Amino acid sequence: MTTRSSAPVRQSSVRAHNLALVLNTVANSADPPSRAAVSAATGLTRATVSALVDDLIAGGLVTELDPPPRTGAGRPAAGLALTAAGPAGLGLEINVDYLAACVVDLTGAVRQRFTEHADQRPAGAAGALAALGRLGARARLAAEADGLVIAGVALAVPGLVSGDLVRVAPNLGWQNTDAAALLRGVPELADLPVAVDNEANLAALGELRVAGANPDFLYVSGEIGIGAGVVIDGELYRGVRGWSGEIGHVTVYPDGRPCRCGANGCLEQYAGQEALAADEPLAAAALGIALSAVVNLLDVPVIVLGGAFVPHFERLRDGIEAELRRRVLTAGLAPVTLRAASLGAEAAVRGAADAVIREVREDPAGWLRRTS
Amino acid sequence: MTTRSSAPVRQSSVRAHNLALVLNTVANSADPPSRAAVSAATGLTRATVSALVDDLIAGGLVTELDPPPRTGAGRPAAGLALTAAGPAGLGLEINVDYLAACVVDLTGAVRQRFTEHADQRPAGAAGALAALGRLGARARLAAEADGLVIAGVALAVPGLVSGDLVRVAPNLGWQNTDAAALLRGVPELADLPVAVDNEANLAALGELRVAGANPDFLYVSGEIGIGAGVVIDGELYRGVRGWSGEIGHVTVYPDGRPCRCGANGCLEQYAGQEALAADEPLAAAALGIALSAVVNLLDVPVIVLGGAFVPHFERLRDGIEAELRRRVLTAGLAPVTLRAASLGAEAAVRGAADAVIREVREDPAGWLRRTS
DNA sequence: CCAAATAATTCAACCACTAAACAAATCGAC
DNA sequence: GTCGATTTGTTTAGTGGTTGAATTATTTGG
Repeated sequence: MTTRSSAPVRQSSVRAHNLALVLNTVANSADPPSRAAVSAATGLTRATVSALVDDLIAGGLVTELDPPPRTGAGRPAAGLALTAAGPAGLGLEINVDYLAACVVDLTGAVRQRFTEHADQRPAGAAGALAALGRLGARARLAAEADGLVIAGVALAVPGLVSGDLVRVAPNLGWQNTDAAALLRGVPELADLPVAVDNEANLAALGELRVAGANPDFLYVSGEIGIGAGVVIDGELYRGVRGWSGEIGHVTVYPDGRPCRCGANGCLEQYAGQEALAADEPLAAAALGIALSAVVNLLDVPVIVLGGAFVPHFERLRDGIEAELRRRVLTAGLAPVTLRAASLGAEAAVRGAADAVIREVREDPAGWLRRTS
Repeated sequence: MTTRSSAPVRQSSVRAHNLALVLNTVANSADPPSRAAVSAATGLTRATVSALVDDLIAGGLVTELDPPPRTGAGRPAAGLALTAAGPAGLGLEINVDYLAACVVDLTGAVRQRFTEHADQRPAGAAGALAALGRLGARARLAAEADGLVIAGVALAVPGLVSGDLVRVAPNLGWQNTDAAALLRGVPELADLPVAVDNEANLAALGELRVAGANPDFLYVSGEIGIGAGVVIDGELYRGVRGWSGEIGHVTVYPDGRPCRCGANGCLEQYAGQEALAADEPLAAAALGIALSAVVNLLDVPVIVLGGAFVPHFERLRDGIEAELRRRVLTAGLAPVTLRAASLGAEAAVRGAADAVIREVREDPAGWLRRTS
């Protein structure tokens, strides 16, 4: 949790921070930890941890495990774990040829998943989002039957997003669409807070969740277009206006093929879905050149290729790595790791659902206020 | 101030944060504010502000102005301002053909400046840093005669830095040099904490200080090599290992001129100091292509050209802007602002000195602990 | 069955902030 | 000039949250 530097801090902020600290310690422990273990891990006293855990249990975020995990001598510890039947996130995704909905609980487990394959362009923004909202409503109903409480909705869109507004989604043909408002038009979702974000950003979060270990990487999403999400220290870097990661339009060959964006030689023309399908020989080199730029500029140690790149990964790998070795200034000091994503097409929906519960996990105090 | 999410927060952290909040409010006010004004600006009560200000005054960071600023009815307010005779930062810079030292006080004013022009390569790292240390010692002595207390040293180096270690400084011919240790070898500086950072990063901070208003920009430094510093929300983005901003080695023409880094077509070959001096016609286009990549990836709204680019700015401007319009995907939604730096060659030293006092301003509690 | 060990809770003390009352210092009106 | 209005700054009691030490709870092993 980060505290805005321009805001005053009171004791309640201390509690809010420490609640998050305890919750995340419970979440990230390999085995269900005791209060004493949480105390040792966080540096808070056992007294404080007990008080905080009481709040978290009362708020339904943490549960005491029933069969206390076996230990040595002494009073047996009560194992703590995130509640599976607590708040959950509803992730929604719209793309050119499908709709998807997904519910993830506090523990990160996928509890519901729905998909509908169909071309979304004819329906227009209003029609497509209404259909997606209905799909989301089904997912919500099924999740609530399982005892979950949907905390919010996050929507993944293949386009440039400012707040709730989709400024441009070229492949869908959308412009200045208030996606959150259209989604809330579906009565079953009207009561939920809605966040809209770029598909690649959310897919990067999805990958972060499952790949876990490495909190610094660039996720490259190959859909119809190519986008990227930058994850630094476990946080998404969104850019000043939320338009970061447009790697698809990084120039690779200055006088190369014309792109539909109006420029020449964009990466998308050499490594987009069509180029990949056509077994384009330049794809690996083009990716390598663009990715080298990213590493030179951002110093990210790991690159994850996702979406449509996954099935082509082995074919592309050597070519990309050769360019990285040649063009990344620091390649000699520390090699760049390249790997295929663990999640396939479902990365963005999962990441969206995950983004919702991330907020609960980062600010449990806010959730407790909401529910009390 | 940012609170690490993995650390517990206690009441003392609250005080530390609020001390910084008050100090920065005083620093950023146009006119010397009263305690009441600080209270209104921060949201803290007047009682709390009074207590915090007492600490800051006792620690020599803030002073009550003598002639109380005229107001209307009511008890006259005591104006608060940063102490000019308090902690100060010592900035040092080494580059291929000069050494520089600079002292900046809490208010941001330059209090001392020393420069020595000479080729630094023959002396080697130890010799050059000893000379720089002596220059710094002179600056320190002069500053202390003015009543300043040097809080620390920051060293700007044209190369890749990890912690105190200069991994590679190609133009100086350095490799794996413990610059901080060598600098502390000068007895007059041995008691000071030393930070080492990349020259472009620190120059970006220098520019941030003087240009003030815009907290999001990319600073491009044209020295012998080309580097860049990314400032987002007033903070330097250093990358995972501190190697961000190597824009000089972004590929512009994949099969272009060979670069001394081993790759082909690096920006540095088309817009480096020699290319600029030779009135290279490709410089603007090359810069435009590389900068477009930065904006597409990072979504920075402002680009500042510094160092050797400043005298050539008007000649380059149109060419760069044309490429930005063409190649930045979001150029239609929000234009990219391009401007010349306000500081010239002294940006890095000033930024270095500034980086030291930035730390004091961001963590006044730490400074108070040190001095008490 | 008791000692040792470990887990969790209780309670007094402390620290930092808030809110409200109070003291200080000026202006303007009569 | 003196007095009320006004604004600044301080004082004081109260509250929320953490600490540390003492206490209670529950097990294992001799």
